[in-house]
Amino acid sequence: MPDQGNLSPRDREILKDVILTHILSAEPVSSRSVAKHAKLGLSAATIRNVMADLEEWGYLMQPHTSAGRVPTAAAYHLFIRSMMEARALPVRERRYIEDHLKGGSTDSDEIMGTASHLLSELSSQVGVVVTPAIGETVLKAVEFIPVSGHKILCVVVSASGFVDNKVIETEEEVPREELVRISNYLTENFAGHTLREIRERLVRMMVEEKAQVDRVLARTIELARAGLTADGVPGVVVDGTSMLLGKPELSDVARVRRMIEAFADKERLVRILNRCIQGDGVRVLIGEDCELTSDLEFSVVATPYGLGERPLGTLGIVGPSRMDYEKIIPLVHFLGETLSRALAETFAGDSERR
Amino acid sequence: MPDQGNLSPRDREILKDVILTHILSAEPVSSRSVAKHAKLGLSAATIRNVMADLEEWGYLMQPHTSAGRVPTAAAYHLFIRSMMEARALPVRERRYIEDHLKGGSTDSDEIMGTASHLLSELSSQVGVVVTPAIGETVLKAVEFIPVSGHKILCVVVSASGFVDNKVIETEEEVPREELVRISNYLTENFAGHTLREIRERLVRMMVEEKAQVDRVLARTIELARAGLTADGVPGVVVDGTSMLLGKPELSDVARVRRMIEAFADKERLVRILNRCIQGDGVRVLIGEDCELTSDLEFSVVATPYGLGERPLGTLGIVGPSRMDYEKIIPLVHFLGETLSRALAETFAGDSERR
DNA sequence: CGTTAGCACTCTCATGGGGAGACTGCTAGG
DNA sequence: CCTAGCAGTCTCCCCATGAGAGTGCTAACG
Repeated sequence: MPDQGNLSPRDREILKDVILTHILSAEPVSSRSVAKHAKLGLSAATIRNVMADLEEWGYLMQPHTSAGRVPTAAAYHLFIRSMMEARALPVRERRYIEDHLKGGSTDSDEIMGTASHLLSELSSQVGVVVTPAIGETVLKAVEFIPVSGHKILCVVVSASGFVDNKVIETEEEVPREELVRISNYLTENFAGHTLREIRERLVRMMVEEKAQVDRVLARTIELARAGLTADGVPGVVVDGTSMLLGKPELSDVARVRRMIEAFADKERLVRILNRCIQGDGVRVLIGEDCELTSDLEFSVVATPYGLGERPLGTLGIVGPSRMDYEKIIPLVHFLGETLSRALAETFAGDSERR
Repeated sequence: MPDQGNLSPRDREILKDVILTHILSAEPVSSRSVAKHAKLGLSAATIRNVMADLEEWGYLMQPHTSAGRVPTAAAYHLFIRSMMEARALPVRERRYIEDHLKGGSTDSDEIMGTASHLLSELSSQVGVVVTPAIGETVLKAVEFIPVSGHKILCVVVSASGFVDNKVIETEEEVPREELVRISNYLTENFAGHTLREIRERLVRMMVEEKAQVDRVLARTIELARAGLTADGVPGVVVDGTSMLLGKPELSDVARVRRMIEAFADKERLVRILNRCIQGDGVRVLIGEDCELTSDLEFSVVATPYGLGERPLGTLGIVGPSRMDYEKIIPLVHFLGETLSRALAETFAGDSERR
């Protein structure tokens, strides 16, 4: 099994044609069809020889003896690494994305939904967005709102525009003015840090202040502990599952079922997507790499998004390995950038106004 | 076609047996199987005569000439109205529901998800919960949190525990202290009214105060308009779609697809569920009544939930018409009551604490 | 007159053979 | 090294066949 270096230009040309044809047709590709529209001027018999080699080297396989051939995961990897020509996203689609994803008056949860929908709509695959674990986000503001007697609504706003609400209970009733003071104090002192860091500082503060019995400070710490100690489970927004149902690889119910169940298991989905968080480019997991389902040949194209250096989550698409990478990779790339920009604009860029 | 009055006790007994058998088996029911386990001591031939009558009257139908018979929507209606014996929910399940749905520290969005999941899990059908349109809810508190320059996060808390966030932009920067004052003012003056009412009052206020140029009041009105004017689209939480995939009525992909697409169309789903909001009991839409999909014989069992008299939303299950109504109707009923109670407890009952 | 046994009829579904079609692998010749 | 040709193989569709299940009808029975 030689690496790509051992493939002659002709071999590569033929493999590429098989892949492109298969992506379009979803069916095994015959030597004859390659001979027809690859402009090599070779006969089907010659192509057959080459294809037999490519099979031996692990790039192609036949579903059964007398069928055409289908690309393997290795073939797709090679294709993506050094054969494909990424097609720049059409201006219409870029604008379409930017129009829908502009930061601003909408809240970040809604933006996540929109991003997922755009991914699905423009790729005809399933769109997936992993939202940040709230514990990893940077605090922008915190506010306590009394709602009834001992119950207080705690609103945590992250710098990236995410908002988390939780109801907490206190031992004794806290007057409204004190809640305002506590909110201000915490916002001023903790803004700019992640919840994780804040939690650690709180522990230290508790130890230090244990001797003193400053009532207000004790309460502040109590509320902060209850409100800012986020469990930090990242969420995941999936859109367009029905897109896959028309595809020929999902033509029997058992497979559809496994697919639906795979998408219902959010935790595993997050785990798979987050394998793409390292590095900033688009990553592609193909076939077995992406252990979404055991038998279905699925792939994931995903990229991290975030604020500047700090990655917040991942976004991407999931679909059968046979997908239009030349379009989808630029799409995912662009969406990652646009989403990052939208999040940055939500709360950051407020110096200028149109 | 006689109404139920014309059915003799024997006819009813036989119809009931056909329905119960079909619910279990999912297959057309033969006269022979009825003869066997209905304790009427009649032969299959006699049963056949009765079943032919029942078909003529619109309660049964045959998929093809030489098959057994299947209940029609009319049969299910009759069954539910006057033949079935609702089975009280087992204590284990009641407790299970109550344990998971207790109001308290969780926020209402999470409760909705839990309710939907419980419905699905305990019925083996799809669980659906329609969340209140925020515009219809009663205001508990409103708070404006500055997040950056001209951008302000507006948090609206409803009396039933729902929280809505939106980012609004203002013409000029508003100092933090003023935001606090405005929040207090609005909460004190508007709490207890629905957002719809508040919106109307705001319009009146604007007209009245147009002459005066009280800067603070103008700002208050501006913020209230931007923050409290909710678009008011009810949400819908669906859980357990994959439950249906094992059922025999969804044995081909085309149907699965139509089903998945039907569940993806949230707006239609809300419309169908909300047809059950009138009256306070459990309502059942069967077959054509529930125009979820054109060809699939689906039913909806749903009930409104809410705070006291005021209905907030609906909750229920969706599945093939052939479902275990004797269990599912009590289940939906109990879940509606438990959810209402949980919402009431979230913010209301704070006088006692365990 | 209601009930039942018996029987012919109908329709579905699983099974298996046959043949067309599509590709491949191999071999011999250019 | 390439190609034409051909035999071999595998899938898929079609059709006939037959078993099985269930009905409708009729005639007989209490």
